[in-house]
Amino acid sequence: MTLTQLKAFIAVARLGSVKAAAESLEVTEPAVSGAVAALRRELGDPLFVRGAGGIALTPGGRRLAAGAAEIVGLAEETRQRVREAGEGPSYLRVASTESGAELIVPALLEAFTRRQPDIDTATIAVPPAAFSEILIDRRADVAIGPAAAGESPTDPVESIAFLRYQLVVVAAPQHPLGARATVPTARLPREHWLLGPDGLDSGTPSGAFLTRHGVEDARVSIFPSATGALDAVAAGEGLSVAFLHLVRDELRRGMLAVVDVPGMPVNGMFYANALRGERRSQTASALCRFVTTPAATQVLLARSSGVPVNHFRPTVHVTLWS
Amino acid sequence: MTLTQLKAFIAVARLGSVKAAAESLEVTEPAVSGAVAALRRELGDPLFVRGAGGIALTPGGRRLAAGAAEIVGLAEETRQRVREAGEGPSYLRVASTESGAELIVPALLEAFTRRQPDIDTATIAVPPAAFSEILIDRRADVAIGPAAAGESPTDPVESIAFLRYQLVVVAAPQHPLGARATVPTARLPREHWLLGPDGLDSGTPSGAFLTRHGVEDARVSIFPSATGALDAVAAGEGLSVAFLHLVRDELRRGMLAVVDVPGMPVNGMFYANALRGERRSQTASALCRFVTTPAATQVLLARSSGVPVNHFRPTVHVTLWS
DNA sequence: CAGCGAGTGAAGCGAATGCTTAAGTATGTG
DNA sequence: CACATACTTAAGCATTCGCTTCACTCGCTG
Repeated sequence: MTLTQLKAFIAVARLGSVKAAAESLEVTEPAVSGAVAALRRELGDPLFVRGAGGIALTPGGRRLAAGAAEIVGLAEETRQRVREAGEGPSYLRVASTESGAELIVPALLEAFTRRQPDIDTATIAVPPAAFSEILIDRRADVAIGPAAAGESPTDPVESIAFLRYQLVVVAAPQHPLGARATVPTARLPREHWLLGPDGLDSGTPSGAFLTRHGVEDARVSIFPSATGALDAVAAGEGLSVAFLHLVRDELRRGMLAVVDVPGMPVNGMFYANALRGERRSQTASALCRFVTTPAATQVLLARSSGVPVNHFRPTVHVTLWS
Repeated sequence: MTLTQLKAFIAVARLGSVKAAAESLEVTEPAVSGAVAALRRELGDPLFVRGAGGIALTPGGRRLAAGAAEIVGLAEETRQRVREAGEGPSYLRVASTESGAELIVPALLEAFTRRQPDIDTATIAVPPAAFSEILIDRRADVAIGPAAAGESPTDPVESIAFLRYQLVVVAAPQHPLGARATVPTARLPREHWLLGPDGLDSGTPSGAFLTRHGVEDARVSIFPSATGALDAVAAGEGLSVAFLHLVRDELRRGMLAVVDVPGMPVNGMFYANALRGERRSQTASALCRFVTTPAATQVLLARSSGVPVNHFRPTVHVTLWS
């Protein structure tokens, strides 16, 4: 499987014929045909069959077309980006959990880039279990969320604590549990839980809490964003788990109420995870220094609001491979 | 630039030495050294320099490491997925806008997969301008949002209308504009707008509205989700643009109010875009048939709620290359 | 300074890749 | 059926890839 072979296949899938693909690539038809034949051999799939009015991709062919377009595009983009390194602004990639990327990272990076305007940023969302891997592979410079470093000082990853949080169970005030004095933990698995995309990941604070109490998948609804889940909680549809400082506003306005559960609130820490010493990039070091400053803490304790258009970078969700 | 070269570079970046990389790849050191040298030549960047305690990546090297890990992982995953095609459930990739992926697609796919449990789905977010390209490249089977097909019947893409929407400007009831009889359009560019990630993309209904009225970037705050933006609007921080049927609940509960603007509400249509005829996949056809059924309409008109854990697939944000 | 570990360079080789031209083999159309 | 079109196969060739072994250059350490 070579990039040239993939390019040939993309052209065929796109243009619907070997002839047209050969023309667009400025080679002869056998060159294209051969490249596709090699892929067919390697993958053990016919990839496409000739039919009336062009070709029809097999299921395998469709998957390959999607993957190939991605791979070739990424290769091209990477080439470009490496060539452009050095010129222009430096680059900082921040990994976080789904909820971190939604609730914490935008405000943090907004404040950071306001002080360091020559830094370009990107956010990627991954499960916390992948923090170490993604840092070691240099797919991100810093990972914001639970600690990823082990005890040993030889661990290539270092975790810097920068924000204490309190985790609480919330419900609408009119919810049956919203008013009760104390809710026995045995009752939790029977409730309906409304969570953001990573709500059940046991690496996240909320996921750890829910698995600890034996809440099953069937009792959970997943929303496209943590904010959306809290909206539904406010509408009385169920319970959720939230960071206390991020729902202060809703509590004050009476849209949400804290449910009193034994053992709650759970105290925890957010960490900035990065490689150690030499291996840490300049921009990563700058962010690691920034997160512990009072300015950063202040921004993070305030409810995260919108960021200016030019500072906004969409979150990229990264697939992980073993 | 070959996949083998990238693998060699990844190993070096990851393990911190050529020797260790060579061992882990089970080849000799010169093999690794040569592969890296080839990349260095091609990209014109030293990629890494030897320093105390291992190597230090250059900025270019860091970008390459990130891209390479992505590329190699994707290649591996694609190989796997093609081989597995045919076995297991068939696969449906739905593209949509950022806001479509948040507000419409989850409910739609939830209802769809409930009827067709043997279909596995994925959602990807792209600007509407890329719908055609992404369908033609087979990176998605169906694109939900504005129409992507041109007039000509030879256009490979076909657009199927399935839901009428009304676009309205919303504010908090206590907002200065929340109560006013009619707001002159000349005033709109001076307001503060709170939008979701794709709020300013002129291909989306809301973006088109805002550019038409000359709202500038500086007056816009971007939130990580459309829901988050509406929450901030409800808190009185500014105005937003919303689909009427999706904010019915908030209007009824008095958390939002429709701002009366000349020319509003704007009527529009959601479309399911897919390739024509032979080139459309089985699963795409099934979804295209489903969207126009009353069952689908009913689901879409209701406020989108959470989906069961096993039906949830995180949105993938796709980068586009020319 | 000898010696060691780590990395690079050079020479060489087999096996691919990637391309060509030329000669098939389907698959339809008049 | 003749014929054109689209695609595949086969044969051949230059190039590159990917690897090895051997020799060399660093930088460090005792």
